[in-house]
Amino acid sequence: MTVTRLPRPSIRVTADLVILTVRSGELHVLLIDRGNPPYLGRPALPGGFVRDGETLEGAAYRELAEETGLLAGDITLEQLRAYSEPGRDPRGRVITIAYLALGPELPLPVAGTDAAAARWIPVEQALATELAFDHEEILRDCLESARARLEHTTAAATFCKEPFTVADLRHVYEAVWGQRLDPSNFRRKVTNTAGFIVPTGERRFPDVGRPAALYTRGPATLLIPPLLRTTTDEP
Amino acid sequence: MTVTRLPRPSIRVTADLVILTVRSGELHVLLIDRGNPPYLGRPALPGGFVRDGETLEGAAYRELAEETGLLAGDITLEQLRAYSEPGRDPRGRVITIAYLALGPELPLPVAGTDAAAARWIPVEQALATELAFDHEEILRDCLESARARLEHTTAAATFCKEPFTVADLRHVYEAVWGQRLDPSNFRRKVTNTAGFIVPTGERRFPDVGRPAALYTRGPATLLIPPLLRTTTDEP
DNA sequence: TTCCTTTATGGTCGACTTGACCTAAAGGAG
DNA sequence: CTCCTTTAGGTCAAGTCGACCATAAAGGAA
Repeated sequence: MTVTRLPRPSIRVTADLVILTVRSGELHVLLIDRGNPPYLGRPALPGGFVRDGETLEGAAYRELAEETGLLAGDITLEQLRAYSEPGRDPRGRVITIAYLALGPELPLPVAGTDAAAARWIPVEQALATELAFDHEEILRDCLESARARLEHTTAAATFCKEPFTVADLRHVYEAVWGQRLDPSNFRRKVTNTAGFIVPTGERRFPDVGRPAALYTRGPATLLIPPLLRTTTDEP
Repeated sequence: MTVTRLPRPSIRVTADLVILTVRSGELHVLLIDRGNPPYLGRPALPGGFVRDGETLEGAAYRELAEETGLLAGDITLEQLRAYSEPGRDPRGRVITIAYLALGPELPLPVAGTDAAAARWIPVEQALATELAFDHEEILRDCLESARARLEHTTAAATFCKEPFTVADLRHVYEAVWGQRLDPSNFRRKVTNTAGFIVPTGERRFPDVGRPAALYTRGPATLLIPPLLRTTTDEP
């Protein structure tokens, strides 16, 4: 029988991470300053090469732990898509698979081994910066994916540290979508969606204003019906 | 200055295609019979290795042309996700990026160079078959993605050969979702969505029944508001 | 204490959408 | 002409959504 010969491997594979969080009402992304050429010193998304015997998810979680100290249980990653333009990495043929992570206010990251510095940057500011590689395109795609995800899934609750109030959840939507939402209508929608949030019975007493009921994440993952943005931007 | 050394490439990359079409009211997928080990003779999704200097999209379109003779202008591919389980290919470390294509009734494919046979299989039958590699998982994921895509985009129209009737379009939804839709309500929804379909002014005279107005695809790509399935399946 | 400010919670109302169902129109077959 | 089939379009009640108003519950100021 003819033995099929595989082509020799010529493509290197990386996993890059877009880690988003809401800090003081504004959406932030985790960026590092590159500690090696190319793009030395330029801000970039965290990420790294996939090792032998490791899944893409495994590599993404490993990078996440190296950069932020977060473990798989603390946060969930979701694959976005692959980027494969032949010229995207000046060192040679490298394709990358981008992962999206949404998390509550995370600890200030410490600089890792191959990152000169890691810090939270408001996404607007990050998009105005010259990022390494094609990371600006990846970030834009991830942002649009995150915005769409809030419409159809309960992912917004993963931005909130438990327990949280309805207003906390609303602030997430407002930060990610960049638009104000009516508190009353938002509450009606969220509380009428079975399994989105479950009340704890406790209340939180803020410095000012009426105390708010506290909730935890419910079992639902899909929003049926969806919570739609009212933007009518047609590309 | 320290020169960063890249790791030696160890991972091979393929692009696999899930090409869906509607034939006589039923959703079909294009499968080949493998002409080489492993899984010799087993049905599989078309696909192949990504070449140097080629994007993933380029490889996917090249495979599409080899298997079906379709060119980039005839049909659009969309990236689904990457599959990277280390044991998914017995020949070694191979990750694949799956692409989804939706097309109108396509010509019967001819067997290509490395495919013993290529043919359209009803998806239900394909899922009941033992497919090569992890192609059953890929097919299931693509099906769910296609179903969701019909809700939020105008992709269903790409299943229809132009010009088409509203009933043609409805049959696509019924085949992909596997459920009957009310013709009257479907028409109201579709014609009220600006840019989904545009009338040609012509009519089609079937063997039986009232003639139907003919349409072509409109400029819209997103369905706002979406055309939702009424299934309430909670995972 | 009595306001006043602030935020949470809840209700109302009209516009719109949706699903179920009905009626008419337009062809061909007998 | 009368059936039969399919398209085209209308009706109606139930539900949803956005805009807006009203009240509740806290702390602080007068």
